[in-house]
Amino acid sequence: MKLSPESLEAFAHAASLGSFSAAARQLGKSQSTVSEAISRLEIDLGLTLFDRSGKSPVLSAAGQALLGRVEEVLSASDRLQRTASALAGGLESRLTLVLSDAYQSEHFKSRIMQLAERFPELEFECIFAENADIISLISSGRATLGLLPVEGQLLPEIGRAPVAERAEFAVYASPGHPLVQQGEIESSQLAQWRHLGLNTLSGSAQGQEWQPVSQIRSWSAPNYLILLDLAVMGFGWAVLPRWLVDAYAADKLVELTLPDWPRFQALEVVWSRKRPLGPAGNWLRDALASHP
Amino acid sequence: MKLSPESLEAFAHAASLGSFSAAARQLGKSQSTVSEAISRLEIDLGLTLFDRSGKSPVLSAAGQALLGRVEEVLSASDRLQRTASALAGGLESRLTLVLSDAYQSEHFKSRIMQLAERFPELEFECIFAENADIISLISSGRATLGLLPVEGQLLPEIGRAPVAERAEFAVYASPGHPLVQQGEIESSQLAQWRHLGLNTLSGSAQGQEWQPVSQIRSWSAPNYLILLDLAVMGFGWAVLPRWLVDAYAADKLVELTLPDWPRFQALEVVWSRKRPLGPAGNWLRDALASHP
DNA sequence: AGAATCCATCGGTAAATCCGATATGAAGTT
DNA sequence: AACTTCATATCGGATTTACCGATGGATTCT
Repeated sequence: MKLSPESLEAFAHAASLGSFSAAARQLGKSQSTVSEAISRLEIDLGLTLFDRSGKSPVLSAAGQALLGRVEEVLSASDRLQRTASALAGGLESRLTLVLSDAYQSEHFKSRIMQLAERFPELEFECIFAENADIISLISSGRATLGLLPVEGQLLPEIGRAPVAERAEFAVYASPGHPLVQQGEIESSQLAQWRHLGLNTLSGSAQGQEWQPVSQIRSWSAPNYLILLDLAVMGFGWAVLPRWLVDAYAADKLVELTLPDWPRFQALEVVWSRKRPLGPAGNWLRDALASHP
Repeated sequence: MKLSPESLEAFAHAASLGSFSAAARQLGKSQSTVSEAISRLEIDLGLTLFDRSGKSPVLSAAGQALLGRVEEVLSASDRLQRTASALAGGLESRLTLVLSDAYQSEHFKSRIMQLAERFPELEFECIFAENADIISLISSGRATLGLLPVEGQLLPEIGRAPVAERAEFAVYASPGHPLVQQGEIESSQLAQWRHLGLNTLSGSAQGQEWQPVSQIRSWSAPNYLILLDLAVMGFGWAVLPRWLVDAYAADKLVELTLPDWPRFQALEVVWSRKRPLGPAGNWLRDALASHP
């Protein structure tokens, strides 16, 4: 059995206005149409929705109980239509942002909140990866937009735009690590201890070249959070984003004081030129690139 | 613009089956009907839902994004129809249970869970009151079913049935209270200290007559939880349900050792004979009265 | 009692829904 | 290449639904 949307709408309006004819006026239909729609609904549901003994109809107990359900149907149908017209207006059906853990800021968070406000019908997905993995997700089409530390050479199909903010990196080790005992350290001394660095699934990548290199066989992990855990466990030293250490290991890692550290790494937004950005992607790219 | 339920259903089935004709078979309609319904929906939404270049149609990006919304509409409409047929089948549209804090048990909780399972379409409301207030909520129709310690005389319109379990009450005071310092106490000694007792909005009530009486002007509150707070704050002694003290003030109140205490109070379910119980109310009444 | 509303019902019209038949197109087979 | 198979699109026509305007009965207010 099908419940016609006309009946549901007539019922909802009549219930909230307490009058069939008022509902008819509000809906721009004739009174008889509303009356018939409601009585058809009553027949379909097998229930009396209104007590019509008085001058104006009053919701019955069943009507009260069902009104909420009817409104759920109508609002779901409304959402469907809003989403459809957003899509028909050119909005992309989904925006996938791939992020590096290198960076996080209030500016970034507020941009995402603005995105949610501006494009309420957008399906938004956020995934995490580092370095070359970000690029490969973008060029494969799995992700629409990426945010990562600037890399040297990229494929020409990858569009890129600089981001105003920078990510701060420092060298950290656990409090128990031998490097922490010494006061001032030379960069060369790092080479004597195990380095904890990023790896990537995409073979080509060798991470950022500006990281200090260790002579000892280094350990690697696919993201900064695991790297941070390894450092906390004392397995070696690592170059980590400051915000991440402050947020998750403020008291469990010590920053090493080295010449030229901490460093500030420029960031950029990337996308694929093969798949043109939709309005939300365009907006987010520009918003991330703009000054705070 | 209205989206016909036929179109939505055709779209949902076609999307999940990957075929218009399979959807038509499943819906018991002709293939042309499904094809037309979907193309009408596409026109209404202003979008192409399927890529029809291959032999069998494939959801477009917009189609994927909208499928979820469409299913929300259909499932809301389904819920509406299920609720309607439950109501048409005689189920009351709402069941309001008024409870005394005197009692709580696993048996009771499991009954409520069974109620939720058996009557998934029932709107259930639980409110709290004590003694005479419970009776007045029942007889006014605000509540359907009440659960309270047995009272002596009740109006004849109130139906009542005994509950197998009993509620345990004991006399408590805060650790700093003078009564606690003494070891064994006579019931008569209580009279020298302030009593914390229940009051009710309904004038007629005088609470349970079996409570010890104080000669000092007693303080009162409308429910056991506030009474417990007053006792914790050291304002006097109170007769409280044991489960409540165990749950909320295990280490902040001391049980007084008195002759004839603790006591076990019989409970009963009450309802109004003027408003016959629906199937859920009947079931719950019998379930509460039955042995665990 | 009379005026003003309100709802139910009826006849008629336009539109939507549905079917069966037919045309057309894609994929796989011979 | 021709053929079979299994899709979808489209057309004409029957049925049902949505809608309107007119009418009549009931309730409330004056």
